[in-house]
Order: sequence, then structure tokens, then C-alpha cells
Amino acid sequence: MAILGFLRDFPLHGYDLKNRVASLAGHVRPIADGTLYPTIKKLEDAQCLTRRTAPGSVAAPRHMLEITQTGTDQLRRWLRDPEPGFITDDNKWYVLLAFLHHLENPREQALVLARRREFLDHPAQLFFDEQGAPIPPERLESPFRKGLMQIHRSTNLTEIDWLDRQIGDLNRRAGFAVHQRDGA
Amino acid sequence: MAILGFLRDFPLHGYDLKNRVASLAGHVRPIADGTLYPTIKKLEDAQCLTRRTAPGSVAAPRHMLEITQTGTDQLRRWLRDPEPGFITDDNKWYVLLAFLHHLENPREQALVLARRREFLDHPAQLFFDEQGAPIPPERLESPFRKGLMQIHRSTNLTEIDWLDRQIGDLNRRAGFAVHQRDGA
DNA sequence: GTTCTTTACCTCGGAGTCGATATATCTTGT
DNA sequence: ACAAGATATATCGACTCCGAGGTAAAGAAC
Repeated sequence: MAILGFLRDFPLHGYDLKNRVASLAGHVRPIADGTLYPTIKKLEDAQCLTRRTAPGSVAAPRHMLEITQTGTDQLRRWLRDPEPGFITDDNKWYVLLAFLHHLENPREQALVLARRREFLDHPAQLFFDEQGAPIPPERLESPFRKGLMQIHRSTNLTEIDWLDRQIGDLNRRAGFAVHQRDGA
Repeated sequence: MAILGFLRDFPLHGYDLKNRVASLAGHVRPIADGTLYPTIKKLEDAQCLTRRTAPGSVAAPRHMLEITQTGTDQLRRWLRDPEPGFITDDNKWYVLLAFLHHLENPREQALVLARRREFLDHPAQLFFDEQGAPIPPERLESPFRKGLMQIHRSTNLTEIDWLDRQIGDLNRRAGFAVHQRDGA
């Protein structure tokens, strides 16, 4: 998703792509050559991107990669109907968010944000005692577990706040677009 | 790490372990049977845990798992000197934090928190233009990317705040312990 | 009485990722 | 002239993890 997402902005070669993906998801976990290049080939075989050899501006020749219509469609499908992990796994969610603007319909964007919003509403119960009963933060003996739950709660509220504002904006824009189309 | 960490609290059987790991890391990504049971076997082979068959309280018989001294040592090694990913990947970091109290020396605990603190100090530069120059949040056209960076910044500050307080506490405790040992 | 669901454990194949390794090009320093 | 280092692409074996499937036991539903 990150490869197609970046290429949708403008054409890039593999090495550049590697650095950009590493900066985005990768300040978390850099992407390995052995992952990147086979994935590019896979996307090429699936006609999601085309390759043009160009002289390297600094050194060895580059393969400039460009996204195709097929690739754009694939990207939009991934964004419009993301797998569960992209909603629940923070790392994956942030990658999705970085490319959500490529899904051009505000209503569709709002729907994706709403899925995340709904997930964040379930406050995660992280720790249980021997009997399987949940332990509230104030009963936790470990200060690290206490902090973990505090941070988790605080960051969730921050994101929920942003999500609500954003969903509101998008729905207003979608509603306005409908009014215009209706001639209202 | 999560398996040994939970067993260090009290003995558990596989199924229970599965649910606890799923609640902790897994509200993010539940753990599959095909991952859990081979891993338990691997830890058993490495003498990190022992197994006792007990009648199931509800249905099929359980294998009660108990951590050994070898397992405790292994857990502490992982906690004391975590691989880079455990510092930089939020998911992994939260798992580590959930078991850091098993590392009993406050000075060692503080050192681990300091590694995370240092990582959070580098503000991640996420997006770049065609020329490779970093794009500041206010220049981003996508509201999602803007929000992404805002949330990222805000949650980092929350965690840094907690880390600083915690590291201070731990160092005071470590210092106090030294004074006591010195008879001061 | 038979099926369904939940609990509980286990294995195998496939997909994905990494780390090591190899190759080639161009610039810079010595 | 030569080596070193950054740029740039690619492959291969090893490892991890998941998902699908299978086994089994107990209680609940019909």
C-alpha cells in the first residue's frame, strides 16, 4: 500500500521509495531490500506499475516507477475497504492515514475514519487476575502497567477528538457537494 | 516475551495465555493458534517452562504451564537489553512495558525507559517532496497527513512527560537504595 | 439422543519478511 | 592509479507467522 501510495503522488525509483517508506512506517521498522524489490516486481507483474530505466543522477542507473490506472484502482480498493488489521494496528493505521487522501470521495474517507473511531470507542481491557477478572488501573501494582494504561487512554482521547472533528468536516463537505449537484 | 512475562505472574494454560496475549498486544492483533502452540513447545524445549496436565475446569484437559529459573533469566535478558524494534515499534514497546516490572533493579528499569525517551526525542520527519526536502506539517495538503503528524506529536509529548517523571522516580529509588546499602 | 458451542490442543502449508550476499556505477580522497 | 563510499538493483535461504484444518471433551439446546 505504501509503495502505490507514494507513487500516486509522483514517480519514484526503488531506492528513493525505500527511504520514504522507511521514514513513514520505518522510523518504526525500516524496510529491507529483500522485501522491497520482490514487492515491486510483484506489483509490476500485476500491472499496478510500470518501469522506465533512467540514468542515475548520482550513480548507478535507476528504474523510475510509475503507477498505472490498475494500480490506482487497487490502491483505492485497499483504502476504501481496509483489512481489520489496518484499523486496529496503530502502525498500519498510520500508513493508511498517510494515503487516505487518494480516496477522493469525502463520504468514503469519512466511513474509514468512522471505523477507526468505532474501534477506539471500545476501551481496551489489558490486564486480568488469576480468576480472569479485569484489573482496573488503580489496582495495578506495576507503575509501568499503570503508565501504559494512562498513556493509552490519553492518546486515544486525542485521536478520538481529531477523528470527530475530521468526520464532521468531511460529512459537511459531502452534504454540500450533494446540495450543489441537486442545484440547491 | 509475552508468554514468559505472563507466566512470571502466575501459572497459566495455553488457552488462557492466548486470551491474555490477545488482550494485551492483540487488541491490536490477536495471536493465532499456529503461532502460540509451537512457541510454547519451543520454550519448553529450551527449558524456559514446564508443563503439567490438569483436568479442564470446563471442558478438555489443560496443560498448566509454569516458568522455570531458566525462563525467568531469559525474560530478564530480553527486558534488560531489548532489541531495537522493542524501543521503536509502539506495539512491541507496550508489550515490553507491560512486563518491565519483572526486571527488579530500578536502575536497569530506568535505563530501558531512557532508551525509549531518547528515541522519542528525535522528532520523526515523515513526508518529503519530489526533491527529497522535508515537508513541514503546515505545508501538507492532505488533512490526514496533517492530523497524523499532530497526533504523533501530541502522543509523543504525553509519553515523554510520563517517562521523565518515571525515570526521576526510579533514579531516586536507586539512589536511596545505594545510600541505605552504604549505611548513609 | 443428537447436534451445537465452547473449551482446549496441535500440525501443516503457504505467504511474507529479513539478512546476507552479489553486482554495477559514479564521486571523492589519496 | 587506486581504494573507499554512496548510490542503486536484485536474489536466495532461513525464519516467523498466520490460516485452515483436525482432534477431543464437556455442557447446552433442540
